[in-house]
Parts: sequence; C-alpha cells; structure tokens
Amino acid sequence: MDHLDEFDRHLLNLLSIDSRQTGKQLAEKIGLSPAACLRRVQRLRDIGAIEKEVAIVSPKVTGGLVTLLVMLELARGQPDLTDGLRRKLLKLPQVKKIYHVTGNADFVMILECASMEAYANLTEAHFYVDEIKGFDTIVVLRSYDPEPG
Amino acid sequence: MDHLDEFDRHLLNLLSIDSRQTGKQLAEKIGLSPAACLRRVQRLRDIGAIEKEVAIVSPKVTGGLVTLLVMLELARGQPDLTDGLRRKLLKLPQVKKIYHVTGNADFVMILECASMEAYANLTEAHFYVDEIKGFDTIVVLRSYDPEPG
DNA sequence: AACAGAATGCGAAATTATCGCAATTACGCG
DNA sequence: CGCGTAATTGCGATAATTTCGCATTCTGTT
Repeated sequence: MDHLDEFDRHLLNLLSIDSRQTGKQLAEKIGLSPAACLRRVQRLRDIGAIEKEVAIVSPKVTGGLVTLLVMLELARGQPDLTDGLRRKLLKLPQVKKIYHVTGNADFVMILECASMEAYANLTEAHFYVDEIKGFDTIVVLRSYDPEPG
Repeated sequence: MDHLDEFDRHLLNLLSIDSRQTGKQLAEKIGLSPAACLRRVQRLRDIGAIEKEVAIVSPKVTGGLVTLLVMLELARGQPDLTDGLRRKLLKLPQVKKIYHVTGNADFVMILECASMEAYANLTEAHFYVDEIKGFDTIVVLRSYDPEPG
C-alpha cells in the first residue's frame, strides 16, 4: 500500500463519515481543487484504502429493532467444528458481525433482531448445541457513532 | 416511516452493498427507469431508510491494527457526567462505536488502535477518571462479516 | 543546478443527477 | 362500477458532477 499524505487522510476521514460529498465540497474542506480531490479519491479506491462505499440502512427497515451483544463460550477441542459453527451463524440475517476474541468468551457477536422474542427463538435454535458451552447476552439500549469533525 | 415496496427493498439491498451505483446500473437490476430509481433513492434518504452513506476505510490505513472491545463500568449518579464522558470518548479517533447496554457494564466500546501500547496509552489518558469505576478489555483476534448476498 | 516523475489547476467533454410535464397506475369513495 | 384524487412512471431538457487532456508547478534525486 502506497504512501498517504495529509490530504489523503483528510479525505478518508471526510468520506468515512459521508461518502456522498461532491468534489467541490471536499475541495472547500481540504484546500485543493475539486479535480485534485476526485483524482485522489479515485486513487484511494484503486489502492484499496477505500475498501467500499455503502449505504447504512436503518434497522427499523431491516427489521432489527433490538441490538444485542452475545458472548459465546465454546466447547474446546475441534477447530473445524467451531469453523462450521461460525459460518453457520454468519449466514443468519440477524448476525451483523462476529469477533473472535481473547478472554472467557471465544466469540462476541453483534445481532439485530426484530424483537426479544425473535432473539429467544434464535438462541433456542442455534445456541443450545454441543459446540457451545454457554453464552451471555448484553442488550444494547442505544448506540452512538463518531460524529463528523 | 412510510411503506416500502419490493423496489425499495431491492434498492436498499443493492445500495447497502455498494452505494456508488448509478441510476442506470440500478435501473437495469430492478427494472425501472433510471430517473424512477434515483427518485426512490432520494426518498429513501429523506425518510431515513438510508441513514447515511459512508466509505469503508481499510484498517491498514487508519492504523487500526488492533481491535478491542471495552466494557466500561461507570460510577453511578450523574447522567450529565456520563453524557459528557461519552461525547469525549466519541471524539477519539480510535473509537468506532459505543453501545449503551444492560448488564454489569454500562458502555461497550469498539476501538481500533495502532498497537497494544497505543491502547495502553489511551486507557491511561481516559479510563482512569472519576466517572469510570472500572473496565474490562477484550482483544479481538479476528473479525468476520456476513457475506453479501 | 538540472532533471524526471508526480501532482496541481484549469477548462472541455462525458457522465450522472435533477427537474418539469404529460401519461399511466393505484386506490378510496360515492 | 365508475369517477376523481394522489402518487408514480417514463421521457426529455437542464443542471450538476465527474473525468480527461494539457500546460504548469512542485518534489526529490543525482
């Protein structure tokens, strides 16, 4: 990955908060011409500094009214089994992210479910299996994202 | 939030994977004219179905070589103090997300730091304050995302 | 100090988004 | 059923944005 200067970092910062800014808007904020900004952005895409650009869809629309953090403790022993488990869990539409972590838990998952009952059903269907020794659920009351700045 | 039909859901799905598609591209995929697609997308933005559009920056670039989950336990008492704390933490570039949660912890934060030492410095600078009673750190060994599709 | 490579700004050309408008569709209500 | 209203569509035309070529400026090296 090539070298990035301050302009590049500034652009990445701006676009990571709002990727729909025009060259002109970017130009005013970082002090380059619109064309130079867009050339740099295109380059950032080409070299992979910008992995992708996506729309964040409201959980209300996706049906995810409840966000949950689940700490999964696995039965030790067979890496291939946990691999299969992980892949299975990642296929569930409620699963937004899985972290393999240190500590008591082996996995931390981020879920979005339509309701607590939907989550209860999910746990019954997927968490009471041999590979999983136990799990802790943390309910998210509210989430906060970094602000533009 | 208004009603969304199949076209809207299809658009949301497409844009949540790649928000940089032109009206023409969207039109070919969902079977409407480019103008109709873009009008619908604009409406999805207006009603908040699309919360925002962002660039995903490679962690290699952000310097985020280590991902951490931090469970913060706060000293109870003053909601305004914790509000200020939260806002302060959200301003740190390492902080990617803060969840206000149920359970022993009050906040769960997702951090990306350049190194464990950088994280140690961050804890020393920000976690040893009156508002924070204690914290637990979970190191992410690897993260997994759902596949598109 | 000279040179080569890279990046810049400017303006033209191409692509894309937005707007107005007439026609079509969807739908509630008499 | 049929009418009328409101919403949505497609089709240009217009406006905005991006992309490109090119001469110039900046950078770093020998």
